[in-house]
Amino acid sequence: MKVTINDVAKLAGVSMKTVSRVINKEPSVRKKTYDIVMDAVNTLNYQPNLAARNLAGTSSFTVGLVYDNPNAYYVIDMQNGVLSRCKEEGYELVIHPCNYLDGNMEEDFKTMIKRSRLAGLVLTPPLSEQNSIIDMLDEMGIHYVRVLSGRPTEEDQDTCIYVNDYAAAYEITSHLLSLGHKNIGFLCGDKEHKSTTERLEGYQAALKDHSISMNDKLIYEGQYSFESGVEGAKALLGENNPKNITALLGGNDEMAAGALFASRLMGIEIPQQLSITGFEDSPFSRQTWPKLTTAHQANDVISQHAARLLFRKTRGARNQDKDIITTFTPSLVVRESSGPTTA
Amino acid sequence: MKVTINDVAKLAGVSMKTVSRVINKEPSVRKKTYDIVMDAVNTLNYQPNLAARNLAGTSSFTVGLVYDNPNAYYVIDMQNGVLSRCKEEGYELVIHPCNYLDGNMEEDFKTMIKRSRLAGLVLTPPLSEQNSIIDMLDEMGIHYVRVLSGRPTEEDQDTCIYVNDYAAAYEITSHLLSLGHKNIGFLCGDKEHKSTTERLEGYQAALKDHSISMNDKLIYEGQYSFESGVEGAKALLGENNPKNITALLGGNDEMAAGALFASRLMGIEIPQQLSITGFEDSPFSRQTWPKLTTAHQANDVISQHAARLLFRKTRGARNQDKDIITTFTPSLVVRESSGPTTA
DNA sequence: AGTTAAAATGACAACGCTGTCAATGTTCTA
DNA sequence: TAGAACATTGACAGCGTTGTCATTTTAACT
Repeated sequence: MKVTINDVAKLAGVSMKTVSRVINKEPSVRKKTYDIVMDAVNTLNYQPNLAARNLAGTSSFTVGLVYDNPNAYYVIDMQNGVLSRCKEEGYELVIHPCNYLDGNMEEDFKTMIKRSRLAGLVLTPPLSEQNSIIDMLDEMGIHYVRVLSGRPTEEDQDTCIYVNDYAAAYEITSHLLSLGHKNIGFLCGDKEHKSTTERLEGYQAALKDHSISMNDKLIYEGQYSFESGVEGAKALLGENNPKNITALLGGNDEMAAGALFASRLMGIEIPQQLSITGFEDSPFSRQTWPKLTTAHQANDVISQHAARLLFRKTRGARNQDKDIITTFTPSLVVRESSGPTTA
Repeated sequence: MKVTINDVAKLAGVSMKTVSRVINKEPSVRKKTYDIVMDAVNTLNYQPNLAARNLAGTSSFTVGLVYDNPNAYYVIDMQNGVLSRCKEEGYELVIHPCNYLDGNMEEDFKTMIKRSRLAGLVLTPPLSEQNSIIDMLDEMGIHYVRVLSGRPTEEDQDTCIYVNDYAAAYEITSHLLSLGHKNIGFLCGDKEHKSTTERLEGYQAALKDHSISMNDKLIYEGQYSFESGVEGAKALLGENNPKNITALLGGNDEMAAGALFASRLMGIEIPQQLSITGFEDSPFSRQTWPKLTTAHQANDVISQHAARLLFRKTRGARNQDKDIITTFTPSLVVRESSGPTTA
């Protein structure tokens, strides 16, 4: 019933240790031996016992995914991405939702790490942006990979995955500009999030490159929520749209959906009278009417690469995965909520 | 740095085994000994090593959560519920998203179980309704707890958690009836889901109890999606609402949101001309306008109880948790999308 | 072929805990 | 108060791997 490394060794006619070498892809195993062992592994359908591996080895086969993000779609995507890599590499995933405001995060982390000695952590925003947490992990000597909103820097290439929201916002804004829009409003999230400033800067850069003067009155700061999207649209468009806004950039899909809603309440036709765009391409953006033009962010792919990066750090020399992408730029998806100016 | 059971034993002046007994809450440890050991545990901040426990013991400290559900909100809630119990009891959670249509589910399960010998599984719908899977698990001798839509039965009291959708649908329908509605449409999900038939039956029972004759023409079968909600509303309301429908029951929030949307397109005022209700109380239902009247389903609480039930089964005599609720009835939440008939 | 360095393999002790079973304490009975 | 019955504790092996280090095999030289 239960197949152990010994059974495999016996069948293959080698020592336990050699089987161990094979399943760990250690070098210095003759090709022929490798094949014999793999045959035995397959015929017996052997699965190394994770608990034993974690107990005996110096490195662990468990990674943690840490998040403090209210967006269920995002979290699920990140989980699935990391999970798919874990499966392939024989790792186990421990998910760790947390609440940064709780305060006792340090204790929490320590407990988690003691319980199941972890190979490392994947940190997602906004936690990944928190320097106090990074410092803590450095101090504790724990491997980690951060998924961050931002543009790549020289350092941190082997510890960060960047989501270039700046470039994506630039692209969305350019899209609207090319449709003839001149007065483009921006419904941004809270400034605590790095993504907010990145997206804002991308928006501003695009305007600048098209020689359109900035106007702070066109920027509304919300909280990445549906409600704040509603409020933002109302605030910017006011009564009779005095600022003559013809397009609204949502900080994310939720805010865009809120804006869509508010517009409809105000009797504004989308996209005939107003273009609205989202960000993230969450399932949400397809359940609005009209469907949202947005920036697609491949969260599952991003998290897969985060996992690979972590594995590379963890296993050092044994794993020289070279095809890891560390910068992702969300790409424009044009749907029905944006169109040419009719003015 | 790393505290082991031996360190605790030494500090407490007892044997390793006694410490083990204490942390496992085994009986036959003198109160005084227990306290001494616990003091040592606390001063050293000892965390038992999960890998060692899983390796040495006959029972495991890892549970699996299995799901094949596209609803991210639902999945996250279930995860969090199970996770919170796991934390308290010192268990570890392995999440296992899967695709029933993939077919190789059996292999998948076996691999998971071999890798980390599991204490048991929590199964969520629709997988939990699949007899082939249940049979498979029985055959493999794996503990499990099922979360199911349905009304409690005599048997299966110690292996199932029921979500009484029947009663909830009855309540929602009664709510609409009491508002004066007579012609109530139903946008149900696909019949593959047990929840669909349960909700449908609850709806029908309420009508019957109010002596309102059934009319199959008022029932539209969709797929629990936004789009099918749109389609359903269009189909039922048609041109000029020939069936004189004044209320629409959505099979879930998404469908209700779709119906809301379709209604607006058709120029129907909600709730003045038409009441619409949802089901599940997902965040979704608060991001529509008007907000949806719906049935609140405490998924995190439900999954907590599922976890407790599983622990009870797993640990047998050691854990006699008696306060486990095995039947949950979603409760009516009245918001703005439902109102009295104005006819 | 004979030597030597390098590559491939194996023996065996850990890893930190739990299960078994034997040993000791304690309480109760007569 | 002796003895039985029961409650409490401890010694030690073993769970299935990996790390260390010794041993054997192969390849690479004179």
